[in-house]
Amino acid sequence: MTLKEIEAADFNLALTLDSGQVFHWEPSGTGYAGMIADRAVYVEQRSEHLLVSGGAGIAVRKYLALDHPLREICAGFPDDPALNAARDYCRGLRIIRQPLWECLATFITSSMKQVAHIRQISRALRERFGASATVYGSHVYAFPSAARLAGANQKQLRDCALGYRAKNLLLTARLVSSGEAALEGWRQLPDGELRARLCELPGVGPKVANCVMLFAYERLRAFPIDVWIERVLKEKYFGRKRKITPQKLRDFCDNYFGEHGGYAQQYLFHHARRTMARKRNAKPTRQVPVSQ
DNA sequence: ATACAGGCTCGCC
DNA sequence: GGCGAGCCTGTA
Repeated sequence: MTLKEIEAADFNLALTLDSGQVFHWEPSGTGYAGMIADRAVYVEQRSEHLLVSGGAGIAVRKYLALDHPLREICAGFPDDPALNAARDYCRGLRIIRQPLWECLATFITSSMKQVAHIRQISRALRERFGASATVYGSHVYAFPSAARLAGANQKQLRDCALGYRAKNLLLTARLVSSGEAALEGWRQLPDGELRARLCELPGVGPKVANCVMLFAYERLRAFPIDVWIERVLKEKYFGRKRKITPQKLRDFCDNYFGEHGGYAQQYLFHHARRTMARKRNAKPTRQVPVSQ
């Protein structure tokens, strides 16, 4: 398998693939192996370039949103201490373009779950229902189609550790595979209508809808509010003590962060997750024993 | 061990 | 039409 070089300025692959927007890329050698839709891909970073497995260059460039004018997007953020710190910390992080169904299904399974577990669920669904392929020495699996999951039963999904989410995923898979929920057709809807349609799907509320809008529909204004970002916003923009209603918070996010609010959200989110998580692990439990 | 996670839904008021 | 409890399961 030959690797081909493509240009990737203002980009950080590791940061992008491990910032909580996508959950299936596995470390492989000095890079990552995974799937872009039905194509098995290996990709690794060499400073301002990416090395990509045969023929996948164009697909990778689109998937990783290397065409986003990242410098301008970041320069357009509001000028405040929280965002300035996050922008500095997350240099090169891009909001990627995921396949619609895969992204929707994954975020339906994400509710009340930590990243590690979302990854496990994604892998279980892929291994059990997805087509497999080999790339650059790694075995990878495609995310199963809506039709494939619609044909499964609830127990099979529960066996993938979905719990109560199994029912929602199954119902939504049926709506999508029957065409009643025309995910591709919804691309042309304005933000508000798209969000309303998504929220009609079982297991999809405002948070999941905004994630799908941001990570799959390229709505860079969409601003998902989860417990992490809520913590950050209250602390950095409202002061811990002050009480604020969810609606006020929502209005603030939609107005303050502007047309690339989703990018701002992702930067604030990832910065907070990394720095707060580190505090929690300040006393490492897995010390490497010193051999005599 | 036992809270508690990157929410949604339904039932209750 | 707002509020709170319940839902499954792995991780910390």
